[in-house]
Amino acid sequence: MPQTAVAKASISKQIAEQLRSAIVTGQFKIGERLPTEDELAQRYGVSRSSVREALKRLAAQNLVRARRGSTGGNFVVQPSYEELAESLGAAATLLVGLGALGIDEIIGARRALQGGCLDQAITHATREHLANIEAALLRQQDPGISDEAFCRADVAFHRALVDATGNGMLRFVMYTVIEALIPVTNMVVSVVRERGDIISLHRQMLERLRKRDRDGLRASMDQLLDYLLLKFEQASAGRA
Amino acid sequence: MPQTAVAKASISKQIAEQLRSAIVTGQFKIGERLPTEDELAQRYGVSRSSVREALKRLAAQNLVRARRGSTGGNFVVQPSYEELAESLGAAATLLVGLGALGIDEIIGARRALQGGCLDQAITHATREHLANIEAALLRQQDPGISDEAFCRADVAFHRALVDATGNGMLRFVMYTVIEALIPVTNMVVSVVRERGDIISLHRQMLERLRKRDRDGLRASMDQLLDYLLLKFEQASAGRA
DNA sequence: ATTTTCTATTTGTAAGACAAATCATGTTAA
DNA sequence: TTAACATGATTTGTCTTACAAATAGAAAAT
Repeated sequence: MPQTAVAKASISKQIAEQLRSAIVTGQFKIGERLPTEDELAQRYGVSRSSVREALKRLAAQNLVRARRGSTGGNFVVQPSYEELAESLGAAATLLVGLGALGIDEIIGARRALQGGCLDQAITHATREHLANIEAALLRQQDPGISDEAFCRADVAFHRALVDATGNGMLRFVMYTVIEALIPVTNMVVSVVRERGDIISLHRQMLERLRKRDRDGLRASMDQLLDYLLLKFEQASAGRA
Repeated sequence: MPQTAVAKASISKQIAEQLRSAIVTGQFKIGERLPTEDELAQRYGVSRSSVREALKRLAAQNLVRARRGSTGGNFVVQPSYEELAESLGAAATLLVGLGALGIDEIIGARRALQGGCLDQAITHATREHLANIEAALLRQQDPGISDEAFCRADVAFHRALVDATGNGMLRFVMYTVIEALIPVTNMVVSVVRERGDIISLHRQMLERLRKRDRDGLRASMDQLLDYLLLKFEQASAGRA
């Protein structure tokens, strides 16, 4: 019983894997154009359709982007933290939607992870980092902005806070958690019509970060999370 | 100048987006079969090729999986932490390969995040969790296994440790960091021929987790990370 | 010199055909 | 009766060909 080669991945998957590894190993550099689809098809000895399906797989992972026209083609793109975190956050949101992940778990994760993160921020925050955080805070303080804009500024604030750690991996990971928390913030902001609590806590956090007040900063963040969880539960209860 | 609808996303992207939202909103439940490709093509008024490219996008995100045959089709799959973390870890590895992320940043992130994580584990670890951790440790202790198997067991150990927090989001996030650390462990294990250090630290961690020794557990993990970073730098230096 | 037009190139979309896998069903043989 | 086998229907996988749409650069016209 020859067991006929168990795993038979589809061609498009194989091609995608080969291209991916070619990109990762630097055979194709960032911004560079891949060979045309016809050429790839010829080179791998498959049809253009298969190459295209492979490229779509890579495009879905933000690894390549296509442009039409005579100077067009499929280009290797620099994956950004934002985009990556966005797709991760989408995945987390999906898990929530499917009931595989609870809001309390997301907040719990944020709570568990923030401590070390804030410590790093206190150690590494530069003047520029602080300015970015303040900018987000100022945008948030504008009473004229919409709920959506307020939430966007909220995300920007927390991202800037993580940026202050100066650690790319930390940014990558925490952006995901922040992204996953967006629905919570959205709900709280739209139901509780009081923005002042959030703003004042944010201001407090910025001040304490400036003063390098480690324990104070942690306490403020904890307070913020308590507030969010409480209001969210109230909102959920009120809806049911 | 009517500005003709700025953003013209490709059809396959639009279809992918529509299907995605249909899945997220629960129109298609998990495990369910989507309409056949022909039917989707007809329903959206596009060609089957376009539908297929859209499905490949979703497949790349582990949202659907295709099976051939008369009972086959494209099925909505339950995204697992493992798969998600794997693709995230791949993204992180990519960032490392492109020089956008340093090994020290990954280890730094691990160091910053583990504290709160271990606290959670100490609070929530059940007997079953501890058994899983021990199982991974036992596999790792077997002197007969290959380097690859050793590293797999290492990953299993750290995953089990995070599982003990009982928090899905934490698992999701930390799996990513663990995944991103695999290349480091690989290199250290293959260059430093001594597995005993890692094993004894792991054993120590399990013991301290059992004793609910918070500070001790943190210290062990810090020690392990110090060890990894040191050996990794030695190995890198030796290679250069 | 500037604007317009043309042209070549490349991805995007469509349509049709066949291969390969897979299951349900019926048929035959023991 | 039961088990093995053959057949057909269904669905995804792949290939082929053709044309549409976008785009940049060259050529032509003003």
